[in-house]
Amino acid sequence: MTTEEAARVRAGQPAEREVPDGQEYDVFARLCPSRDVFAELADKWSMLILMSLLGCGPQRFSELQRGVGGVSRKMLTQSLRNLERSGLVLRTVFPETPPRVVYDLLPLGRELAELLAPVGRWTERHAGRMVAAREEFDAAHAEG
Amino acid sequence: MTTEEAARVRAGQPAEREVPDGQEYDVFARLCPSRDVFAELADKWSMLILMSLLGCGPQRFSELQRGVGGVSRKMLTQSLRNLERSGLVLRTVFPETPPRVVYDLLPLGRELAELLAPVGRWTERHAGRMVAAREEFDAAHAEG
DNA sequence: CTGTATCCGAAATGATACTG
DNA sequence: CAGTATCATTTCGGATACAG
Repeated sequence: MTTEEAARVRAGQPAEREVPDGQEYDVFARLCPSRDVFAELADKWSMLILMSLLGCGPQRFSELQRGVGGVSRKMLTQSLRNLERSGLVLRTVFPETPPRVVYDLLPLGRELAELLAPVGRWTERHAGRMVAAREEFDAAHAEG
Repeated sequence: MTTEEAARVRAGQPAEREVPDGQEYDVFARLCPSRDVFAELADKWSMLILMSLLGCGPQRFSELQRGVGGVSRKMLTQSLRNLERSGLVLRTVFPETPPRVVYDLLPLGRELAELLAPVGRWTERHAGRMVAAREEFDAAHAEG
């Protein structure tokens, strides 16, 4: 496959992704519904929220805000609403005073979070190298 | 861990993430360098580009533009520059006329792409359910 | 073909004040 | 506590024209 595709690339032919028969969704297709979903999930705050819920368990609104450093109430609310709307996160309101609202992963969200967590850990492990690469790149492109 | 953390949450204590000793980077920390890196990668176009390069092999600029549906030249250029700058993607210019520029994954980028690919496939598999969940949510919140 | 430069409207985001 | 509403600002991103 890789070799075959590479050959196709070399030949100047379009690099078509083979879509398994019967698979209706393709994140690479601009008009595919899965693209909308993907665009929502491929977001800094959404990903951090899902990862935080996976790593720390159910959390209140304010706990999430402390856990996800730098997120504003507005963005936290917005992102949580999207995740709730798409069926990834459960929002539970305890009718106390003051009110307590707890967010938790639904099975669907947990599945996704378990795929995202490695991405976060990978980023932490290799951030040093990437920052260094940036500095090299910037230095090399400073004079020219 | 999950249980322990959950207990802490219930007790109203801060849901602190345990950071392994010696790990200097934390994507949840607003000021951590890894957060900048993560924010760059947790992006629709960056993720799709990496996934396309992994799935289809080395590709020219125009091939990538066709492969990643809906991306404009501007965003494609910008995202590729970022990925190149961070050491994830290699840009090779063949001095022909017209010029040919081929992008490929560097080892670092390939590692990441291999973590992202499952996220893309997961999204495609579950997009239907998420779209349905959205419709339910919207319907339930329409009347008020 | 592979970009760069510029403009401009749209969308994202932060800050702030207010509410149940 | 957990939001909502509003405004100001920034950033995103598409369109277009141009260039090597």
